[in-house]
Amino acid sequence: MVVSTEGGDRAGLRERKKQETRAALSWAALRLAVERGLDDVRVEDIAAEAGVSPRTFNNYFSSKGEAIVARHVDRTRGLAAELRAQPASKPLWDAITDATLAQFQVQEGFPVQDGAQEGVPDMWWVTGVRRVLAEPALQGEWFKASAAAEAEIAAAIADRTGTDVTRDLYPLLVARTVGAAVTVAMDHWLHADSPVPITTSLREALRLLAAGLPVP
Amino acid sequence: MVVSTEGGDRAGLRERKKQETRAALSWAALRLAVERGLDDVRVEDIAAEAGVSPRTFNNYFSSKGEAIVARHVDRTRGLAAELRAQPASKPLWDAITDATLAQFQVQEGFPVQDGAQEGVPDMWWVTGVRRVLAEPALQGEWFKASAAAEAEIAAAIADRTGTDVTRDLYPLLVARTVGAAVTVAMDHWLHADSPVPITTSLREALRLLAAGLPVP
DNA sequence: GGTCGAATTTGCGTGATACGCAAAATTTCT
DNA sequence: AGAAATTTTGCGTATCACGCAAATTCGACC
Repeated sequence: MVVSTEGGDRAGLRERKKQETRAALSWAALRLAVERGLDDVRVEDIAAEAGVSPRTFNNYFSSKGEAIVARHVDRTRGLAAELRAQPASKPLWDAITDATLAQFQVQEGFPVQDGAQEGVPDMWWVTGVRRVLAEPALQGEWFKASAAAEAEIAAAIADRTGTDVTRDLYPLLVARTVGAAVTVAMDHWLHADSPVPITTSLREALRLLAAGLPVP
Repeated sequence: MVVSTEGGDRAGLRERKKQETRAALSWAALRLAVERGLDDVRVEDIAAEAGVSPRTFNNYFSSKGEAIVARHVDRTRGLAAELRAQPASKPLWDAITDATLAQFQVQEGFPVQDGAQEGVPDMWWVTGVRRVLAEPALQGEWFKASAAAEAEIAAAIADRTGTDVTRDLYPLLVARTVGAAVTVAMDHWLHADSPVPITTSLREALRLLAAGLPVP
């Protein structure tokens, strides 16, 4: 048995397996929903795809929607971590912008059609995700997940600015606002006719925020 | 029993009855949830309370949560209307602030304990609503409802600023941002120990937004 | 005032889901 | 290896959302 070689998996095999199962379930949920449409996917199918029992699915997620947006949650959690990793000397809004953009540099796991460029999601996938996320049933899950992640971002902002999450409006307001920028940019990206890189919209949105949203 | 909320019912009795039923269901859902806790309320109970069949409930709302937050949706819809009613000469952020605050002046229908002052919701009610809204199952509905209403606000902003909802980031970004301010202010109001009026937090949040969220 | 057409309510049936509970299986600790 | 802790699993149950078609209610027009 090999002792931890690299990044310390402090908790060992058990925790790792749990994360793997979680990821497998979330990924399977999204993939199946893109393929068949959300309500032609049964929890049973997702569980089978991930190699666990249907009952186990509900040990991880309490609904299909929750499973699908779980990946988004993790990414946004990453934003909080990235923000904390930014040098303290960098101005807040620069740090926020850089941390946010960093999250969208790596598109881990996107299926790529044979021969397509790595890192450039193909049309089939983008269209499918678009359709799935447009589902009203998922909107709630999406925003709920965002809100949860934004709480972590708020904590990071509070630390960085010396404010208090429970006493001051500032940190949560900034976090929610940044979340809004991400969602709006993603909205535009999903609905745009032309394939504008999402980072462009994102930069623009954050710039507008930091400028006080002046009337154009 | 239930007093109609609007004046000009162009379409006559039919439409009026529909609105009354909708309001009665939404109100019953909230009241029962505050009394017993969300998951000790059955759709059947809500329907009975409103005097319709259980099946009819689902003709209006597709879940308990949707019914409960419906009142919030209506109020936020009112914000869009209020914004359109603001004089065109008023600067955008002043108009937004005034329209938003106007929504919170009228606390229609809050139950008041015998002998309590009109317009001042009693502790029992506030605490109950707090508990209900804290329910994770409602968070999603809340944000989903907010997002829907914010789409209308975005349209109003687009009209006022001569921008295009589908082409420009601006209107939706502002709308979502205002929505964030409302939610954050309400968060503080719900969780605050001392009964600070919500309008204070609201003003503060909107002021911060228009100022570009400078680090305090 | 009476009658027809449209919208709404209602009852019923179906497919699906979330979750409590306790037994079985798997991992960790000593 | 053996015990303890954690996770998976199967099963049963209470809900729930929604399609469908019949019954009821409403509005308009003669």
